[in-house]
Formats: sequence, structure tokens, C-alpha cells
Amino acid sequence: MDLKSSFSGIFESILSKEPLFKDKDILRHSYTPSELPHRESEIKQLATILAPALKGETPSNILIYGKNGTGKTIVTKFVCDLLVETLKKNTNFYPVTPIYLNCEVTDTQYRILANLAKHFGEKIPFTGWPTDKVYNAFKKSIDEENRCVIIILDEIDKLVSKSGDTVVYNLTRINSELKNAKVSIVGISNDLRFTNYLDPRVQSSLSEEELVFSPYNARQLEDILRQRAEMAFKPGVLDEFVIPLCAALAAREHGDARKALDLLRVAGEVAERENAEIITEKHVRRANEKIESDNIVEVVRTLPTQSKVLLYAIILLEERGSEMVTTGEVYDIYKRMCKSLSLDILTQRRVSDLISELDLLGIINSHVVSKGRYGRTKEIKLEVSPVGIKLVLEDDTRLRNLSNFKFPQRRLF
DNA sequence: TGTCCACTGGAAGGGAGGGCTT
DNA sequence: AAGCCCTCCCTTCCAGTGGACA
Repeated sequence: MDLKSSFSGIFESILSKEPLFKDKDILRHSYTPSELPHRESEIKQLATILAPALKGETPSNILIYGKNGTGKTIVTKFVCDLLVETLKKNTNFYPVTPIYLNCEVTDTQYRILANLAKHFGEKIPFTGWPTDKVYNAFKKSIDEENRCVIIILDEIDKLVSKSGDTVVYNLTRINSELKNAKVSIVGISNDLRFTNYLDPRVQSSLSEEELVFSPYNARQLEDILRQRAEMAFKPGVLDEFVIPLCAALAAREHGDARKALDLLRVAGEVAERENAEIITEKHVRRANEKIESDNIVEVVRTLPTQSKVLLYAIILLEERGSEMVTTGEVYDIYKRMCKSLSLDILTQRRVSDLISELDLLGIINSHVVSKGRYGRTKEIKLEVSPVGIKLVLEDDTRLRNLSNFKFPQRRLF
């Protein structure tokens, strides 16, 4: 029998399997449901603050705080959608234009202004213009009409930590330069302390109103999951313990609703792949492991080459039995590795920053310790299992030769 | 008590690479 | 083509530091 005929009908048989999902997209982050359980009071508060926009008044600027997956973004988008719908139904109201920007992606003054201006039809190159020119183009384009522009700066803390508060400062003061339009700002942050880094003037004008989103508890997460699961899955495919388990696991991670939804979705996918007819606790546990390892693998795979070499050096040092690895040791091995790969060698200062980045990504854990007479350094520890990560690193063609890297004979420490 | 180590981490600035304007 | 601008990645410089040791 030839190969092809042994696989004949493979697609038919895959597709003929009864799927467990009715609509998987309902479990994705991007989906905005028609109801947001346990966020009624936040919706009301935000709507109350933004409502004056419809009457042609400038709403107060708002800062929204809350950990990941507490519904900040979804509530803000939900309220803005409502605002726009209200506007469509009732033409007596003053026009309102909400603009959503994620500052993790749009993270410089230039890009923020260029993005805003593009919303009003301005053609702005992604680089090349002086920033004040972009600012003026934006100002001119919004001021052509009587309207209220609500600028939503999601992850505003990332913008401020990277590019300072100049854009925010300019945006909070733009109203005094506008004749027709009005601007108000909604800043969303998951770092409560980020206003400490702001100029006091920006701080006070940005946080005219503050909203804090507390984490969901396990019971609330269950409600959210039940609501979505009803729409996402076929009836009767969920074991009764699945939702409480997803909720409990996510509640442990500061009540992250996104995590809870991911768990449920991936558990469904795992079960489907196994041809199971019912999704059980076992699938949730497997989903939990899969999500964690997929995330790490993806992060490591997309690391710049230099960081990959650095990480490889840390792994080898740990494999050699060092409980704690220090910057100096890592830098020494890193230099040797770069030499053997004919890569440029970065300075220790730069490497120190790369180590901090790896820490931020959760791949390693580093903290500064003083060893007294023997100086101050970072102690570095891997946060992930070295075996899998090593394979991911060796998968990079530029690093492949490191698999037979020889440690220097001399003990380093 | 002072010294001194092995760094840390802030600041400033270089330069390459993207682009625009004149 | 020359002169700018913005961003990213990096180097150089250097003050600062916690705690072991003399």
C-alpha cells in the first residue's frame, strides 16, 4: 500500500469529528461580551466621568489602575462603545471621538502623536518629521470641528518609563491651545506607583479622577467563565469541576480573567486533540502547563542573539553546579562564547542591562547582593527548566555550535 | 572604623538606519 | 545631495554602595 492511500480520507476524518466548541473566539481576549459581570460599578463610574463629553463639556482626565486581567481595558472600551452608540442614536449630542492607543506598542512621543493624527486623516510618515510638526498637524486636524476627543493611553506606565512624560504633559495642556475641540485623557496602568515618575503638574492634571480595579476573586471568575462557556462550548461538554478549577488557578495569579479564559480555551483544545468527548480537570491541568511552557518558549525563541548567548552562558554555569551565578562569571563565559561564534562582544555595562531584561521577562531571577570585601554584584538564578530552553536556543542556527562549547579549565570561582 | 571590592545603574552621547525637506 | 529629525542599540564615564575584612 502506498503512503498516500494509507492517509486517504485523513482530512474528512479530522473534520468529521464532533467539535467541542461552538465558537472558540468567544474565549479570546479580543472578544468584547455584551455583559461584564462584576464590573457594573466601574462601568457606572467611568460613564459618569465621561458623560459630560456628550454635552460639549470636557470630561476630567482619568487614571485607571489595576492588575493584569482585571478588566480595565475591556471596561474602558465597553464604555466608549456605549458612548459612540448613544451618539448615533441621538444626534443632538456633541460629537465624541474615543481613540485607543496601546503604549506598549506605541511607545514614543512621535508615534503617539503620529497615531493620533492619523485618526483624523493626516498622512504622517513613521519617521522623518520633527515631533513638533507632528504635534501641530494633530492639533490642527482635531480643531477643525467642535468635538471631544477621548485619548485612551493603555499601559501608560510603559510609555512614561521609556520616553518620559513629555507627551502626556503636552496632551494634558493641549486644551488651552484649541479653539473648537476638547481633549481628555484616560490613562490605564497596572503599576500603582507610576505617577511618582511624573512631573507634579502632569501628575495632578492626569489624575483628576482615579479608578481602581480590584482583582476578581475565584467566585467572580467562575461567573465570567460560565457566561462565556455557555456561548463558546456545545452543551454538556464541560465536566462540572472544569470551571471552578480554571477560576481557582487564575485567582491564584492575582485574579487574572485573561488567564482564566486562556485556561478554559486551551483545555478545550487539548481535549479536542485527544478526541475526548468531555473536557475534564485533567485537560485543565495540561492546559496550564502548556500555556506556561508555550509562553516561555516563544519569549526565548524571539530573543536577540546576544541575549540568547547570555542565557546560554547562565544555563551552562548553573548546569556546572553553581547555585548562584554572578554577573562577572556570566560575562566571562559570555565573552568566550562570543569569541567562539565570532560575534561582537558587548560591554559589561550593556550585558548588565540585558541581564535585567531577562529578569523582567521572567526567564531568570536576579537581585543585587553585596559580598562585602568581594564587591557588589547581581546573583542570577534560572527561573525556567534548562533542558527545554537549551534546545530552543540550539535551534538558532547562529548558536548551534555552542552545543560543544568547552568550559575553560581554570575554575572561575 | 575605614578601606576596598566588583560591581550597579544613571547620564550623555555616538552612530547607523530609517525617513523627510529643500 | 545636503541637512535635518527620530529611534535603537550601544559605549564611555563615573559616582555610588553594602558589607567583609584588617
